[in-house]
Amino acid sequence: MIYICGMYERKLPIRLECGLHLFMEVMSGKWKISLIWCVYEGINRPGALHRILSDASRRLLDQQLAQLVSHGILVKKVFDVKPFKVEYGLTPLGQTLIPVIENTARWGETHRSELETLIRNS
Amino acid sequence: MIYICGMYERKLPIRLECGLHLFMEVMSGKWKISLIWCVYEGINRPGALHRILSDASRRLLDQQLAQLVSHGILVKKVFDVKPFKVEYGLTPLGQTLIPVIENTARWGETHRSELETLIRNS
DNA sequence: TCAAGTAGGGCTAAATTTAGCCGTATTGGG
DNA sequence: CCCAATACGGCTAAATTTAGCCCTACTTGA
Repeated sequence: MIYICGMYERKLPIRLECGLHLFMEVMSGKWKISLIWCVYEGINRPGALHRILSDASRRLLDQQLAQLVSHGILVKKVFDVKPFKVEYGLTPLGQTLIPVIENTARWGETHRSELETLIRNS
Repeated sequence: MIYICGMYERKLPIRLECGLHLFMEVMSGKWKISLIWCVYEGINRPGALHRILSDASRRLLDQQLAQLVSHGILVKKVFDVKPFKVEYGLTPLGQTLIPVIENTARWGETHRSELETLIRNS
């Protein structure tokens, strides 16, 4: 692994031909779905997110929050109070994602029993 | 890497709490979006898929086709003719995926210019 | 002064996915 | 007989993502 300023230097190209690839690029990452949904519901401080998503390592949660920020889905607001605090929020672009997520999640819920069985034995 | 009968033995648990996770589980894989779309449009024989998605290695394409089959999205039809031939098709479950893909892809296309810029410099 | 809570990065290794090679078997055509 | 096309699996290594450790710096409260 080669890091440059903490960032991984990618070797294989990213494919973004169709719009779904763009969606997948933004959403893929173990905790990103949960992070976006938590922020949408108002759980928007790093500490609170760490507590709720307690199965995730802090490290990875922080990394994925940073990716969501750099992808324009979340904004990070740093308040200059003592002790300083941080809040995340959805950007306008991030808000347009919500109905898409709802629609897509509905598909999954509709077919959950079928899908769960298939995925477990794959 | 440990293989059992050619399959990878997973060590970390899969998370499927919300319907979107189910969708992501089915769709994630470098060529799966393209494969589903090709089959939907009638390019449904392994050789033809290999020729069209020529950047992909045959090996990976075959693996991802097999995963889509085991996830219940595609069916593999083996015709008992000489020389024998194979065709893939969407299952009923796979067909329900099409409008969801269209809707999600539309989101990506709508925001393509913005997203492309953000993703490139992430 | 010490512990705890705030927020966060550096680093290494494990887990997972992808790339790419080589080998199998059948059939049809030159 | 040999080559090409059909379709597919074994295997190894590279690339990428995730896990999990330790460290910094600040502030509040005991």
